[in-house]
Amino acid sequence: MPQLNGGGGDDLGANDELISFKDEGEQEEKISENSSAERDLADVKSSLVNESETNQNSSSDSEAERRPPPRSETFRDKSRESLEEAAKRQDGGLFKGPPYPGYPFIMIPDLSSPYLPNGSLSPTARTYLQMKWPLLDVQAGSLQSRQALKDARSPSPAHIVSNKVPVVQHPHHVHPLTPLITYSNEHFTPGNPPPHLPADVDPKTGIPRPPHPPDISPYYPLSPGTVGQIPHPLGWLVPQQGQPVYPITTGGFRHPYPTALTVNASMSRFPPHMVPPHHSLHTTGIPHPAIVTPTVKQESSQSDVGSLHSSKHQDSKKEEEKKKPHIKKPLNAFMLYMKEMRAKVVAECTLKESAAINQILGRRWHALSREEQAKYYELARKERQLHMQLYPGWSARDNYVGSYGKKKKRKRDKQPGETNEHSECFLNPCLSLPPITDLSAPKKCRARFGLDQQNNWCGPCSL
DNA sequence: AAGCCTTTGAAGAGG
DNA sequence: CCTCTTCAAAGGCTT
Repeated sequence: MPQLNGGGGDDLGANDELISFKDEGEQEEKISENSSAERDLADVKSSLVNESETNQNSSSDSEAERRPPPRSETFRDKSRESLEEAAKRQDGGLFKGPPYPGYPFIMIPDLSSPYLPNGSLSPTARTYLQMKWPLLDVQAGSLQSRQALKDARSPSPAHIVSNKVPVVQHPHHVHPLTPLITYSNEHFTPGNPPPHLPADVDPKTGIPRPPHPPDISPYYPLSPGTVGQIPHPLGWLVPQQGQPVYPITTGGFRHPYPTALTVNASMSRFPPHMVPPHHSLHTTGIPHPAIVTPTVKQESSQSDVGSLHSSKHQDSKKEEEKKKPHIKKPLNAFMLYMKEMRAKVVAECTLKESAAINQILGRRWHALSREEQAKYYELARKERQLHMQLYPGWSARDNYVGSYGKKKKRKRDKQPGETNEHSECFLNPCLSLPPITDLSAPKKCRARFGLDQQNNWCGPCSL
């Protein structure tokens, strides 16, 4: 079943997703920032109209509320729209191109990043976010001065691309891109940059870049010996100005991929010949981070009911569980995107709750151009391939409830017209309503909307 | 403390 | 084949 060879018929997980973008990709190679911003504005306006209509028509239609913005649907719902229709939309005024169109297909991650090198929003993205999150507005003058600062820091036109320079402080002082590299930089010594870094220079951007990364998972915790030998798929994007491109600890890596387990050859689903290399090491000697030790916590919570059980029995059970590592699913494209962008969103907004952050990320995901999404689909595809190679016998069902001792309550079944708690408020993302200062709204609701700098929260919560 | 929330995508299960 | 469900990450919130 596993197609270890990427070959021609490669399963680019979401080919359909890419196909849906077919007609809008090569439309305009060069579009001025102004026109882009105008388009963003039009996009947001269109979104506003649609949302207001949605609210009017069916505030109880949870499914409708769950739908992405209309433009996103234009991209995604290819089953309902023919390509000709899509083309028609392009010609017509209704079609709204991607917020960040015209990017060459060179898999530049984060090219669409609305963030300037100093962490502020680019004008284009500002237009977008300004509408989505009015409270995030920044004075235009401030913007200009920031822009000037940015230009000053970026003497060459390459600064356009160097938008990727991650200045936004990661909450954990980790490079914003390091979420993709699930390692810790705690003990990393930036004194020895990876030797490959200056090896290749992108003729287009002038940014030094290593060759396209091999099928190495960005989630591999690299041992000291391997640091610098394995380029991160996104590593070449990261500026080399003294910053560690590979903030990798000498030992393990940070959560959520704790130290790899010793794989027991007696694992039921892993015949000896299929058992991953020692200590779950990849052929590169890298333990795969997808392996997670089952927590004793869960174990104890399950067995505490039967206090009559002997501690010996519990211990043996624990041992048994320990021997069976939890191999996590490879991350899909969106998960990879979330990992990369979460820190930026968190830094930009005052939101902290992941549910809200994820909503923003979901919208941004839809706003990505097909090239940008393709980058993540490609990464995800490589992740899956590598995962398959490392764990040939692994199946997603191994992680299903009951297979891992993890007990998850089944999701609440929603009634057809049922909406989530405060979903009306939640899903009306500060688009058309002015910020309000009503602190009487439910705590949960407020939390999800977050507070702006004036401690205002927005959202038409009716409760 | 465990589970929920929220997103998208992949994959399994079942009809 | 289609639909539904679960799980990946994340972290504040709820029970």
